[in-house]
Amino acid sequence: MNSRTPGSGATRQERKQRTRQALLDAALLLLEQQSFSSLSLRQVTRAAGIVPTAFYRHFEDMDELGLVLIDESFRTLRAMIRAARADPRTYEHIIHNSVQILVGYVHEHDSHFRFIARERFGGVAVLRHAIRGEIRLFASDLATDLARFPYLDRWGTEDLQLLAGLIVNAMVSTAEAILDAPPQDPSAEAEIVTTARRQLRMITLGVPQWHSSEGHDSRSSPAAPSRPTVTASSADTAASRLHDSP
Amino acid sequence: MNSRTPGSGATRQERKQRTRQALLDAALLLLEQQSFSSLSLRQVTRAAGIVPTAFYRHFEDMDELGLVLIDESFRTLRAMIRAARADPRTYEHIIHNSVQILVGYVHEHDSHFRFIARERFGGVAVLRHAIRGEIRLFASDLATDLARFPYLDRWGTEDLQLLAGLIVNAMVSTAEAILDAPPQDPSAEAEIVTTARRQLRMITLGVPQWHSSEGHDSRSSPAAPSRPTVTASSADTAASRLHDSP
DNA sequence: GTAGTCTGTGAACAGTCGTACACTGACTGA
DNA sequence: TCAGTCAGTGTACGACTGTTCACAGACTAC
Repeated sequence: MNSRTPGSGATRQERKQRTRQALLDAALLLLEQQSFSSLSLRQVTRAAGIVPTAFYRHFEDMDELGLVLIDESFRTLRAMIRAARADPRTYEHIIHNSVQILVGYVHEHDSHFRFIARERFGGVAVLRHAIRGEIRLFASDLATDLARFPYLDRWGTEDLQLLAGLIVNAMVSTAEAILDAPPQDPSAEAEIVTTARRQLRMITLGVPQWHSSEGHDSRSSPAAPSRPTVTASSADTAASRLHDSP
Repeated sequence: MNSRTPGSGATRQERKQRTRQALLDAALLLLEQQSFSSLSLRQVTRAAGIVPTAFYRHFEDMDELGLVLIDESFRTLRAMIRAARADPRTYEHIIHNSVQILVGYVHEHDSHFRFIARERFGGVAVLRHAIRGEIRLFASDLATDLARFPYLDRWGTEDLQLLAGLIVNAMVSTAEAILDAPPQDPSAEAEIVTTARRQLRMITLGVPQWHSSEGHDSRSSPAAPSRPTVTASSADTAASRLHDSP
């Protein structure tokens, strides 16, 4: 059937796939310097080394290319999460390691992160919604992960989502800060990293204090203090579990 | 000297100022649907009802107009902060009220917030940097505000900046979430607001546990647990001060 | 009153844009 | 081998872009 010619140029499908990837790569490269809405079809094809009209052999729209880029970028993010999850030193140094992994990925896949950060609230609605959906999915995954922690395993789904959202927020802000830091200034980045770790620590410090039942209506109970009923020792222990100190 | 004609068309300066503002308003309106980098000078002048070339009578660049828009937008934000600060019910219901004020301002000055959110990581570098600077200034202001709280008044500047950064992050995320929520779905927004309040509560719950000295190098002390030395009761009291329960 | 200032006009320019269309020529499958 | 597929080419089109220049005409200052 397919007389796959292993010679010079490879099969037709492979070559098509190669130019398609060239278009994606060229777009991603250009998007480091500008936003998607100002990126023209002609710019992309020019950078990819093909004629403008050939673009339509691969994508119907620039929008379609954008969606593929989002998918590609989030595949990177998912790989990052998998790496963090696979870390054998979970529970210990978890904050330190997570931030470490984040920073590594942001550097390695700079353009993917930059693209997502830029288009998260960019002008193109379809990209915005796609990204929003992915991040939501992301927080959900983290929430299920969090459920495996002692102490947290007794939390409700809603509260775990809450905490996950908080953590994802901090992580996203950190990634964005790193992307915007002066490129060759290690001290600036170090400060961002330190801040991120401390902020995450600060968040986790609140965890043992949190009780789902009292948080559901924050403006109610004008008389009842409804303080956490957790004891000091248990709170302390639970807090230290999420901390860096082994 | 100036024979200010109070009649029909007002003075020349006033009329110039009026078309200038028309340009700004037109741009802001257009920016609800697209990003700044894709906004053309001709679009703005068309919407403002003047000829393209007249644009240069008011701004040298589109970039200059963008910077003015940022200034205008942050003036709104500063007014919001002043409103929150002026609230006599500080300390009590502070989280609830702050979120309330935020939501009100986001709705009232929708386009300002939308513009800033969109351009915070947009394609135009000069706008990005301007916004980043303003937000930093913002967190600093909040940090000084926080210093007036009991318990927090003994914190160092650095730690206050840290906490302020967390809060600003949460607020920014909340504003962005509101902007992206389905316009006429009150339940979606209510959920965002509730989430924001809970997240802020979660953050403040960590506050009493925080000790500056132990947080400065999160990967150190591999042996010493270095737990918070604060007693359970004091932590509890300090936490409740920042909470909604009066 | 008059000369001068200055906001807004209108035509024109060189570019860039997305896309339609007819085409080439190498690879494909029988 | 040979007809067919199809990635990539080249030309052409109307629309839109930022910016120039000379000009009009209402307001200003003396």
